[in-house]
Amino acid sequence: MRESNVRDKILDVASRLFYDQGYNLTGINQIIDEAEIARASLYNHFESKTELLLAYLEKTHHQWFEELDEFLAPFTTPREKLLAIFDFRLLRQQKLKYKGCHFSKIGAEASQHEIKVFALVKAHKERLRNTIGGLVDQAKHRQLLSNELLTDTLFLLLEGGITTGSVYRSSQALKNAKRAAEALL
Amino acid sequence: MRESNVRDKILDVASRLFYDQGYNLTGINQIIDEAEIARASLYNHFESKTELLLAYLEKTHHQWFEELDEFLAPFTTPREKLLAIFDFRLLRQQKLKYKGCHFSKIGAEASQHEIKVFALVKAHKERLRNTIGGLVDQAKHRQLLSNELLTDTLFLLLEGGITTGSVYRSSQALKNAKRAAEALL
DNA sequence: GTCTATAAGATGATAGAC
DNA sequence: GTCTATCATCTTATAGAC
Repeated sequence: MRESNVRDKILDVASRLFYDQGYNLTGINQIIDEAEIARASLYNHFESKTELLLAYLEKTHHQWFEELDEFLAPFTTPREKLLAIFDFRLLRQQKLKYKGCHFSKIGAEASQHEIKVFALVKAHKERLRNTIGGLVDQAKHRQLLSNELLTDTLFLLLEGGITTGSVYRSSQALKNAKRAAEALL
Repeated sequence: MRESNVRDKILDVASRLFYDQGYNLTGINQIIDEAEIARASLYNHFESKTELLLAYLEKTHHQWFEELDEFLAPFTTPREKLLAIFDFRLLRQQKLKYKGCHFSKIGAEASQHEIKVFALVKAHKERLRNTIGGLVDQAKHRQLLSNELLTDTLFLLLEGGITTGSVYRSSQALKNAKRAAEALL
């Protein structure tokens, strides 16, 4: 097995387990078992479990916006793109079996002392908010709300829709969030 | 120490630690240390750590709506009451130092196999949603959205505002959520 | 009902051989 | 770089004395 493949394998298995079971409920033992690698190999590629968590967040963040950009590309107007963000998350929500946002989950269970972890969570949310804000500024919307307020409203509808979806194991909330967005835009 | 006081002491300490540090990061050892009781005393009052978690959720759920009812009592119209829910959560958010919703946090870190835990989280959210729905039905709002859609929108604005507040350690999102609610009502 | 002592296993991480 | 063996510590939970 090539050197880099071991690292990838570890990160893949850890990513799946961190998301499915939660970070704190996933032990090093389970990761090395399912990745079929030796205990010390993990520590050869990652200094600690926390470093593995940071690598997971960075990789997921990168992929997340790559997929979003691809998904939004076919849409032309800012309004269409904004509504497509809801569709993007609806699709992901279903694909991920309503287990919620990778970053919010970690934010809810990580120790408050893990400053770097919270910085990555914040950066992820900030970037989505900025993406929405840029599109709102370009969009010719109904002016029911100011640009700043509309940006926050759309962002909060998405965030609320995802967390509520993970509680109800349903996409109903996020679908209604999109309908509300349509009424506001 | 009276028998019931021991139980209360355990539950008080556990509640604080579960919320501040997270459930999975709080060990039985820390609970018995800080409650200054014996190891076996805890298991005399609670069958397991999971039972202690369930007691924490039930107690918090009860207190939550008791405090909400008290807070809403002085307000007369449904519209005022709906907006007061935002103020209620803004006040709590500040008081709790932006650590987020007790129930969403547990929902994010609990094992998926803990069916009873998720049922309580869901019941808590469901009751808030119903409370909002009842007030929306009574309110004479602007009819920008249907009653059902307005109910969900207000609920999602609250949920999004709390989780976003815990990421940014700020009440700005929830304040904007309230302003959006005012525009929609 | 409360206590101390202890069980049996899991935790994250490291040492040293190959 | 990968391996096995092992470390010290922490985990939830129980047994048995008072």
